Amino acid sequence: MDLHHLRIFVEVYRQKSFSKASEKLYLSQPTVSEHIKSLEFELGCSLFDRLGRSIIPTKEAEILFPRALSVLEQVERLKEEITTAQDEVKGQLTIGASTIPGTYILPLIAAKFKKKYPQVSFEILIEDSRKITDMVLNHELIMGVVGAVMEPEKLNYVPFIEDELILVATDRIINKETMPPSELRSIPFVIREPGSGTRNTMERFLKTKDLPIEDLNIVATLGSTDSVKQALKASLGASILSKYAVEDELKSGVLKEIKLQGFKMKRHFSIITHKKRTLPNPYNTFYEFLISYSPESQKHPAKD
Amino acid sequence: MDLHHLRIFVEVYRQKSFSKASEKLYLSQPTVSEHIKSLEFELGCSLFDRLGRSIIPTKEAEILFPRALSVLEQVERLKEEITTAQDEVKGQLTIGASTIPGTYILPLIAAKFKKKYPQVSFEILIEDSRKITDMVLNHELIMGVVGAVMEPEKLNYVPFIEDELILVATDRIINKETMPPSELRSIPFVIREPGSGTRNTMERFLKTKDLPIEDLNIVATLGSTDSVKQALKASLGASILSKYAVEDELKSGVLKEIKLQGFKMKRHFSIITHKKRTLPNPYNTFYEFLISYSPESQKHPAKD
DNA sequence: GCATTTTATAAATTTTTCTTATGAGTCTAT
DNA sequence: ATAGACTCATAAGAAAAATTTATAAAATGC
Repeated sequence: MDLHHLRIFVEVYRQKSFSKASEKLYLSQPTVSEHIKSLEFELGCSLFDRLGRSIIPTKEAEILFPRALSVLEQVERLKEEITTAQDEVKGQLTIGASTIPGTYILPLIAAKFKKKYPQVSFEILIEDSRKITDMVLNHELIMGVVGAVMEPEKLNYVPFIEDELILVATDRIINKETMPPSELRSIPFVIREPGSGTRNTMERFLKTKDLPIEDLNIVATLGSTDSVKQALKASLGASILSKYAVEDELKSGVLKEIKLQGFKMKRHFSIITHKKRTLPNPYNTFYEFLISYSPESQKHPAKD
Repeated sequence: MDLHHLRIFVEVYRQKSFSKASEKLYLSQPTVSEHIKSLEFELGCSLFDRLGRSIIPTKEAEILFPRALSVLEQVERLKEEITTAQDEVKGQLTIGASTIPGTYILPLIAAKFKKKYPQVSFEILIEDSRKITDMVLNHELIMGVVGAVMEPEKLNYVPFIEDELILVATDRIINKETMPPSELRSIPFVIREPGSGTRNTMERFLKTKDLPIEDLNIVATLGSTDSVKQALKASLGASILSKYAVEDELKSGVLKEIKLQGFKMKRHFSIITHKKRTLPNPYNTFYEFLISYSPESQKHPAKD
């Protein structure tokens, strides 16, 4: 039994005529006869008594009619629901992010997005870049924001906003406005654990200035940006951190930025998605929203 | 979109694999691919992300799955319901009957039938044979019991129980146990209206004895068996009536049967149905039940 | 009875479905 | 890294079905 059979049956029942039904359905009359016949065969009963010039539905047809209608309606509704679901922006969005974007950047953007689409709710999962990348690879996450490109073959990387790593410390550790990169060797350092995007980026940049991490005077390796900041405030040492992470501390003067002469450590965060996955519409919409914060559009930010 | 598509979709969703689904469905894998593709085209979205070795259902597939299941279940239920409806004996049975069977015979049989199938309810419509026959012809009635064969081309006639028309009167009208048919001319008669089965049958029988109705001494023509009986009891005249109609009066002695020498007016009632109509199951069951009261089975009546 | 209407049947055609064969991409294990 | 196994996609041919045209059969209405 197919929906086609039911559609034809319903029309014949309504018209009380094979030939009139065939016109309505833009089919020939024998086609209608044939389909009713096969329905009757499948159900093991006749559906219409052929009186010659007219037909009368049997008891079974009376039972079938409302049910057939209901099935057909349900299928129509189903199609509609899937179509509209494709345009809706609602439901839970789980975004994975490494520390800096997850702590200092995404919450603000998510709040703006939610103002525009109140039916969404956010979960921002903060893990280091490696973990977030793996989760997107394993489909445990649909979207992530990370600071390092790790799987360009399997994941889409779209540049997100730009970040800059800066040298910060209290006056007690470094009492200068500016210094040459080579002097970094003599300064006590508090740094993040390996695997952290900040640590990776920092290492990469320092290597370009011939400053392998082993040459530094590491006084502590800590597991979070916040703990590093606490250590800095306690004048345990200096560190190289995202400007976003120390925005408040620089404003209040607790920490100071020491400019490194001729040395900018800029990076950008990337939005990552699996190349093979289709984004559910809410994610897709949020994706577009995020891209409007990407480097190019920084100069002409989207108005909302 | 067809049920077939949904069936295939459901299996792919369950197996999370095109090839496993194809095995389950006894189809080749390309067929499954093709059907999913056409579903995706029709819905305007992809349903599975092909990762290479595995697939992941998209958001739309998550929405579609429970709905598709529900549609398929509904169709299965529908088939079952129609199948079981074909075996059920319940609902209202409307039987048309002429006066004698409708008044004196069917109520008893209907009561027995209802004892066996408590879910049925009866409506016995009493009209004269002509009217009942017409109603079956026009499909206003599905089944009738009448005393005259009027449309053997279009209706099925199945012999029902046998009746005998007998001459009855009070002692004051005829004070004999028996008489020759020829003496009927001298007796005052109360008779039924034309169109009545009793009247038709009576006329037909009398004609065989060369006694046209015009030769009788008609003192009254009445519209119902009961009114004729009342007239007889008031000794207005004699009448020829069904033995079933005067059963009680003969027993109590209010009326007496006068045997007509060498003259039996036997007839049988017939169950009529339209040749082109399929009987709904309750009618069909009742039909069989009635036939067990037909002349042949009279000697070996069904036990119940 | 004859013209008209309606469904059934038959044969041919078109469309759809399905299969086999093959290719391309992915994962696993060596 | 690469071979082998696995999975889905594509293409072409075969099979099945749906559909049409033409025609027959049955019934109604005049």
